[in-house]
Amino acid sequence: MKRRKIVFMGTGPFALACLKALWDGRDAWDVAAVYTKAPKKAGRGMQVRDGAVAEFAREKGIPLVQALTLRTEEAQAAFRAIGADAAVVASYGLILPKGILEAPAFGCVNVHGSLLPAYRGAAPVQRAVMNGEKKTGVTLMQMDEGLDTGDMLAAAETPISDTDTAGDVFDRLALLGASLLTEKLPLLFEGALTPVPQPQEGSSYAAKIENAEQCLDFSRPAAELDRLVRGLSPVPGALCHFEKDGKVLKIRAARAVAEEHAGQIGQVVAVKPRVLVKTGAGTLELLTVQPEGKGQMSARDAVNGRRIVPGDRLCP
RNA sequence: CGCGGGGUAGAGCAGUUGGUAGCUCGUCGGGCUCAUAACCCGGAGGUCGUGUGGUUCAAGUCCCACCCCCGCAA
Repeated sequence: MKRRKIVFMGTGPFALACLKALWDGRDAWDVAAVYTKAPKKAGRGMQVRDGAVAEFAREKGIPLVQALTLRTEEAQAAFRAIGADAAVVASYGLILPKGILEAPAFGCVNVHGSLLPAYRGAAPVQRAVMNGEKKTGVTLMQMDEGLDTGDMLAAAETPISDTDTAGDVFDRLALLGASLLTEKLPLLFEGALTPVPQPQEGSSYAAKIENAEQCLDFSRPAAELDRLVRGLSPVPGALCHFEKDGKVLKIRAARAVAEEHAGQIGQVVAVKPRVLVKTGAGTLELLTVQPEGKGQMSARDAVNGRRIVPGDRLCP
């Protein structure tokens, strides 16, 4: 059988796992090029910094394309010139226009971090954890012009435990997605995969995380806040503010405890032996926090340094 | 040259107008207790980021240079 040419398109850490898997399986196919989103000036000091995918491609000597958009005719011509048999797309961050989608004989295959048709969109893993889903997974999908609406080629599941963070689930999905990809790709090339249209029923949309969603509203039940903290971990992280000085306190890890304490909502009702905050229903135990301008520390350390004092009120 | 916070004991912090380096926790030893993550007593542990830098009788503290960490914004 002819050796197939694959173009990989991806940007985030989820993408890196897939790219690595493709690279490790390069005996079976040719990784002809890597597309990743062009880096912008960002971060402290506004430096231009390459992403992990770009770094990997450079290290392995794979031709690298860092485009800002694929809408232009030149970009699409350049893509066609590679003569790829298929494109593999994972958290790329750019919209693929029709001219790209239709260029490869086997189309563009997306690795998506949810069990479609649920959680289409930008933040499927975080949303699943925030909503308290018991399981999620990855879906291999034949891309079309819609937002994660293409026909499904394969899927794999993983359970979500009630202590999993989005990061934990993410790591698992990356591995799952990578192995699903390398397992099913040969079948795709043989024409042995049957595309299944996504059912209408059960579809949902996982919008990207808005800034305001990072704020913990302590009038909500502790269990919900627990899920929010886990869903936002490790990035961007949940946060609240000290009422006394307005300083930010990031809550990196916390858990709901089924106790009720006297006090006001959002108030630190105890710091010893555990750091407890009263919520609308139940109590939230702070485990790991990060005061403004400081690194992560245990809630215990924050108390020792008097960064958290009993009676402090926390607000969104 | 985007804005800002910070590097002091194993950890988290304080250190006022320069004058013998402190607090909470941990740790080690002892005590109290049926018991304890509780309480009491005692001990160990610090070249105060780097510069055989500058000012000074005297620098953690003031000045200069450099290194590193972090928050925001993107």
